[in-house]
Amino acid sequence: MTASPERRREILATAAEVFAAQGYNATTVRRIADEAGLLAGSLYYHFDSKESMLDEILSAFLDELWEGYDGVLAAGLGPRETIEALVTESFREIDRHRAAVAIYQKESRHLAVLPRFRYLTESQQKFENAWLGTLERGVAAGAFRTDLDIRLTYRFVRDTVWVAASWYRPGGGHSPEEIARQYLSMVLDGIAVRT
Amino acid sequence: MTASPERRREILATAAEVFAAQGYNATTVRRIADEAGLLAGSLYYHFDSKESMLDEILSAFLDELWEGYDGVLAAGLGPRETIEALVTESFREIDRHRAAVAIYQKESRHLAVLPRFRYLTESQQKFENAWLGTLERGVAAGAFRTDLDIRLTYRFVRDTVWVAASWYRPGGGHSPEEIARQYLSMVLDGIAVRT
Amino acid sequence: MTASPERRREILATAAEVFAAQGYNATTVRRIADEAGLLAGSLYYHFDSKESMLDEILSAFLDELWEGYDGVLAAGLGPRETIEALVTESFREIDRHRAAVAIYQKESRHLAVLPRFRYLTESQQKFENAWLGTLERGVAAGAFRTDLDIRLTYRFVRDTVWVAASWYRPGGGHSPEEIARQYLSMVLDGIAVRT
Amino acid sequence: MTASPERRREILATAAEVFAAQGYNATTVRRIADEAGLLAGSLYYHFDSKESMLDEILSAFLDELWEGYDGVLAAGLGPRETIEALVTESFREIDRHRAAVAIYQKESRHLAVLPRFRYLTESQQKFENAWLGTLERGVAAGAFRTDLDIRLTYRFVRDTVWVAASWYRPGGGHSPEEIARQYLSMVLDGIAVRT
DNA sequence: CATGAATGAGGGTTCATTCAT
DNA sequence: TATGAATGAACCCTCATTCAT
Repeated sequence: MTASPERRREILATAAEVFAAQGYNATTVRRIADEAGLLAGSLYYHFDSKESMLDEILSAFLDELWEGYDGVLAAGLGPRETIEALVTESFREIDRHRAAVAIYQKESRHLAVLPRFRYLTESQQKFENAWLGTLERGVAAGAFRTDLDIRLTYRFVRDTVWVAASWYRPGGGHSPEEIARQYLSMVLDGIAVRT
Repeated sequence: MTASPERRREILATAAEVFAAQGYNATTVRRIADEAGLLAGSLYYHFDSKESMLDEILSAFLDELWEGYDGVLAAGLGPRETIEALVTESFREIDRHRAAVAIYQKESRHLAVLPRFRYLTESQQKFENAWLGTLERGVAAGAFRTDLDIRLTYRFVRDTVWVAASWYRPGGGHSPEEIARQYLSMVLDGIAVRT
Repeated sequence: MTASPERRREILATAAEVFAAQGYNATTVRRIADEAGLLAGSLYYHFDSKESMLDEILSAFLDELWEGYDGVLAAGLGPRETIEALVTESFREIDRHRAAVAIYQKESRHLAVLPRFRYLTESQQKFENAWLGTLERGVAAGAFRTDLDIRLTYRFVRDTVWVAASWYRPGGGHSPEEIARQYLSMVLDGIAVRT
Repeated sequence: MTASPERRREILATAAEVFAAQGYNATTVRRIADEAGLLAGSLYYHFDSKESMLDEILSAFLDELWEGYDGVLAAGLGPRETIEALVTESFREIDRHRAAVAIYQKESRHLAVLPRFRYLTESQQKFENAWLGTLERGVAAGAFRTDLDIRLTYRFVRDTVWVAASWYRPGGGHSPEEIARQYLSMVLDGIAVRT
């Protein structure tokens, strides 16, 4: 007796979980249906295609991500505080959209060539602008080290944060904020003892 | 059967490249054949199956990786120097086996359940022992910070290094050793300016 | 069951139009429903099946056709006048049941094998008897040419009339009677100028 | 041991036969395969898709048709002789491409909207120009009657000829030329005895 | 060594139909 | 009367694999 949008969301969550676990291509629509408790054909009452499920999963995630990011970027914080806020926000998104993030990590590269998924490329560009810009501001402001290749630093921070989706399990030992705190501590100050 | 090991290697390299670019499942055996300049059916003169190509690619990579790692671990270095050597060695492997590393990143999780690929799990276990053990030694020896969750640190370092395979292009601006140096600098000392 | 014969007729007319335009097989029950302003499932309150809609459309048309034909054949006209009356009646039916006629043209052949549609074969037999008989009477009576293969003549007249359903649009430039007149003129006297 | 283009032609001929008998949409690719003596999947070694089989069938037919028509139209005949030659050529094409003609009759209307089959519309336009133009020339030259609606005449002649494909069986009682002769006689001079 | 043709399992999708509400 | 959701069979097509040549 689940109202329609409810059922949609259920199915979509199931699909996201399976996509994340097995990869999009390796996931059969029958598997999703099994897991969601209906027959494969019935999925098409709710969705146009397997691809459109993927689309909905990814764009819902990105929409929410940018809502968070835009808030941070609009807050007028200093570079270090901005980085801290972005990392924290990222871990919150990982917490809420773990499956979507994992899918994004694995599939975005080859999806980006499809017209339908062009927004992935756009999002990635915005993403790079935001992070790289903040790092550059930080270097100029004397907050971040000047002796590092800035693009390398960008990739380092970016990957470091997002790969966490591959092992993160919500409800595990650490809250997203706690993980963010530790990650930030490592990224900013290193793991070595200062001498 | 293997009349010409040269041709085999060529085909395998091609396959690795395509697997890395498109994902294993999304890669058709015909695509590999096209790229290698023969017909799909002809691949089966050289290899038993698509899976066995993958197998060969991954195990060749892991064999070489462990040759390098075992050398480092047997050298009796201190914890910090061990970490430095492992990271450097890792980037060298990324340089030499970029495609294999990318495949490993993307596919190892779901492959691990197949009997044929059990060695992936074993390798991963050895890997964890080596890195986690070194980190723990380092904490005990006062080389690494004591205020961090050690497993989190482990994942941080591990991911940080290997994801690089997703963007690294051999012959680009930086040598593996140079990248390793900068990564180590970030991981050990952080990206923030010390105050 | 048939609470509202009005709605039935509406839906049936819609179905006929769509069948005629797209072909029976290519027409989805959803398309009919869309066009009729209800949901696909709701059609089944009014009709047993897609096939039964088709059945009703075709048999309604044939019933009316035979009502007209039987009147003509019972009138005791001479062969030429009978042909003229049959052709005129045929164009009137095309005018009234354009969609049904078009469907009949396209689908009757493969439908005829189904038990449910055996009446199509029977009707076609009666049809042939009526036309061929009249032509033969006409040849014997000296009204029609004796140098033509009579079956060829039959097919010629038959097809010539009924294919018109494929381009005829009610409310166009010509009334059915006017078209019948011109067709008869061509069929009976030819399009060449007499020398 | 049939050479490749041979096998293609075989399969294509089979497909044409089945399409003509059952309609394109109602024909399953498995049926074609059965009839051709291979498995459904194997068809795709030879053809891209069911649609591309249809395409090849229709365009091969139209190519040959226009070869014949263009020869006739280039011959500089008078209007009556042109019509005679076109009709004769048409029956020859029906004889050689009976299945293709039947398919064309049944399917061209809804295919024409697909970009891939735009050539159907173009061909139909050329066709109309050729026939209608010749009829108009004939009317002007006093060869054809002036009291008939010229478009009606065009449709009459056109349909009259091509519908024959629906009942024509090669190797039957009449050669294409003989059928053409009788049809022309009826079309030009009518079936009534001259009084 | 390689080709060309085929196999057969399975994948995404469509669609007539059912039925509780 | 109509809806919304689901069913299940069938469809077109893909692809790893085989094998005679």
